[in-house]
Amino acid sequence: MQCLCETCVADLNTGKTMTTQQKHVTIQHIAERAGVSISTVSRVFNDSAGVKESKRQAVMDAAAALDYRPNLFAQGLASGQSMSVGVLTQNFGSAFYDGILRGIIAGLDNSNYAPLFADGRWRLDIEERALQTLLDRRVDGLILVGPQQSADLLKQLAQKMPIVIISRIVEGFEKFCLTVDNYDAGYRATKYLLDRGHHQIAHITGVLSESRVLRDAADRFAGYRDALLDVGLEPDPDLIVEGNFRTQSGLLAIETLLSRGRPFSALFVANDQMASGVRLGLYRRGIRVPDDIALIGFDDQPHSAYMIPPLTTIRQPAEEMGSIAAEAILNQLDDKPFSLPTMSAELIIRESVKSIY
Amino acid sequence: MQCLCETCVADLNTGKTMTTQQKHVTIQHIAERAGVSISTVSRVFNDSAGVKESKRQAVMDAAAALDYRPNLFAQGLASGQSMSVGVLTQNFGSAFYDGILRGIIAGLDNSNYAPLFADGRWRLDIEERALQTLLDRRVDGLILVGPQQSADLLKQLAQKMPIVIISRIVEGFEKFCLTVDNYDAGYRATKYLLDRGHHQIAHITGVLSESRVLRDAADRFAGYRDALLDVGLEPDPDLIVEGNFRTQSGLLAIETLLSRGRPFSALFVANDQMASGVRLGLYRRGIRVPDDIALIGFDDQPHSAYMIPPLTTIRQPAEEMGSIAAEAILNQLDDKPFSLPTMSAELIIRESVKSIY
DNA sequence: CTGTTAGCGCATTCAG
DNA sequence: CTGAATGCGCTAACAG
Repeated sequence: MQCLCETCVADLNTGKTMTTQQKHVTIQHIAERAGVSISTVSRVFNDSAGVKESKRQAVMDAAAALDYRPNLFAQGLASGQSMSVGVLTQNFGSAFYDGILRGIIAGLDNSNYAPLFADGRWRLDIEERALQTLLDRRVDGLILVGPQQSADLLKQLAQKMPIVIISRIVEGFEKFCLTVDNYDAGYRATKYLLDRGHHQIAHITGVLSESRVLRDAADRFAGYRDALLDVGLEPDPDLIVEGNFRTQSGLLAIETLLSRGRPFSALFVANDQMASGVRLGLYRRGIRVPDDIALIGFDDQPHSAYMIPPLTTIRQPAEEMGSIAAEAILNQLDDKPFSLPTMSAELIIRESVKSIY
Repeated sequence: MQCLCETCVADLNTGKTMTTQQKHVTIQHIAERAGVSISTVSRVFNDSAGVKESKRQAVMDAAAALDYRPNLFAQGLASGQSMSVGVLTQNFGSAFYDGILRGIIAGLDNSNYAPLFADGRWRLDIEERALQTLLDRRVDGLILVGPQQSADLLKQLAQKMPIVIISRIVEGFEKFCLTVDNYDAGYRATKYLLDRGHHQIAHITGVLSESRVLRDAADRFAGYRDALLDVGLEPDPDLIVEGNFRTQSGLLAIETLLSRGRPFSALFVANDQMASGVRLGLYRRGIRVPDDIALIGFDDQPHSAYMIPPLTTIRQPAEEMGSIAAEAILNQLDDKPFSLPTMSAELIIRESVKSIY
């Protein structure tokens, strides 16, 4: 456990290990122990050049014996790389983000890059700072999930390093965007209800405001609209309410909807959180699901499978997106070609949608 | 936007800005621009010594003009500090962890330290690697949430840097552990049911296995047991089932419980996830909540308020714990005293528990 | 193949 | 108060 080579002993005498609170093994130490120069040590670790097998082995042994850990600061300073890719999300706690993170971890697993996570908590100021800490750490690549930053800034970033933007489309920048086809998903959800014989289908949307950079809500809404139009049905404004993706707003929205008095037999809600609120609202009113109203959500939140009755919903392939994003970053770092597909969401049919026949 | 001082021009001529893909402003540059030496620049940023106000101002101006960002690698290499605290969790996606992270972000907000997140995904091997990436980045402090590492390793870490362990008690190391009083919470949940007139109270526990380092499940169970004993009731083995904290296991557990045929009017479930499963199982059997069986969960997961009926549950003060942990780390870094309380959980009473009177 | 050397950007002595 | 000089640990030419 105690190395007695010249360098180490010198360290001991200078009391260096005392001051620096930590005896950190450096290539200096293992060079000494292996009887080679530090460059050779560096070489075997980066195999940046041929090294005689015997020396190579000696270095490896010494490194193992001393439990060497490279100093990333030194490496980064000297090489300009950090061997890490930054991941910025909006809310660690959501199932969608969590799945993406899982995918990224897996995707980076066999590379030399480590993920560095930061979270914006849906607040622009926090997101800004989080992004800054990532950049300050000189991440070599960036995976941004639903970033709220301006398109300009994003393009600027992309010029400096590999980047992947998830869940948002930046115009003229589609090459770097990985998204789910929300339009298609909305269309299919609605089509499904139509096929089951429903004609009066209400919709609770997500946040639609023009200024919003994320178009998920608008796309789902458009899909709903077009599905109706395609079978000759005119979307009824009275059957449409804008929510804000949060549970509470689902509860409010269903109240609004019911108070308008316009009858409907099915309801497509833009996400499961709001669907939870809706479900509670319907329950309070004594309206049965799916007997009185068919309900379909979006996101396949873990608990949606356990709602009563189980909610029919749409699953975004989060984990897969994470690993695709990671792979794309690695390819960019490697100057290899890459492409980001538009993912398609999957309709998860559970018992809560019942035919009105 | 373009600095024309000697240093910068030299950089331009050497083509340095071209090779290094990025024109990074260094103290060199701002020293030149402000007409001082780099040491002076360094001094004003660290106010490690008095600097004449005029020069100080000049430096600040130059820094602002050039949009200077210190190179953390260089700083870290030279100072031995990273100005960051590592945060290791088991699952970003859970509400409890998410709350803690929120608290940590807030707690670190006004310090010079930035959080660095890593996640173990409940897998020891991943946790190990995550911890390693944190250490490799030379974090100055460590907040570990429900770590599975050996007590030895944790103590070893604590010797090298400030540390806070959340949700786990390491023997002889309580000073660094921040926990919720699960025993008390379990006791009170059960007591509440007793007070409402229930005498046959079943319990679905979390993971109890001896080897488990986390004692949350066992503590909640003990609280349940003692609450019964204290009113002269003998815990009935037939009314106790071990689950694994996951939704699915709640569904299985309630099936097991019902199949035993032993009657009960109330049920305390060790977490909300399992309670969701239970709720579904009861629904399928046509058993009403709370009319037939009173239900109480644990964790106050977001959707528990929207279950049908809303689940009575217990809230752990996650966010508060996060900021307390952050504060404790900062104090340790500052060599100031600190203490980590045992937090007490809060019983959130909703409609799912009804008196039998 | 291998050792020597020069920085990477900054903090920190050490002399003024 | 302030500038010059040294070194943190490592990579990347540069000469053998």
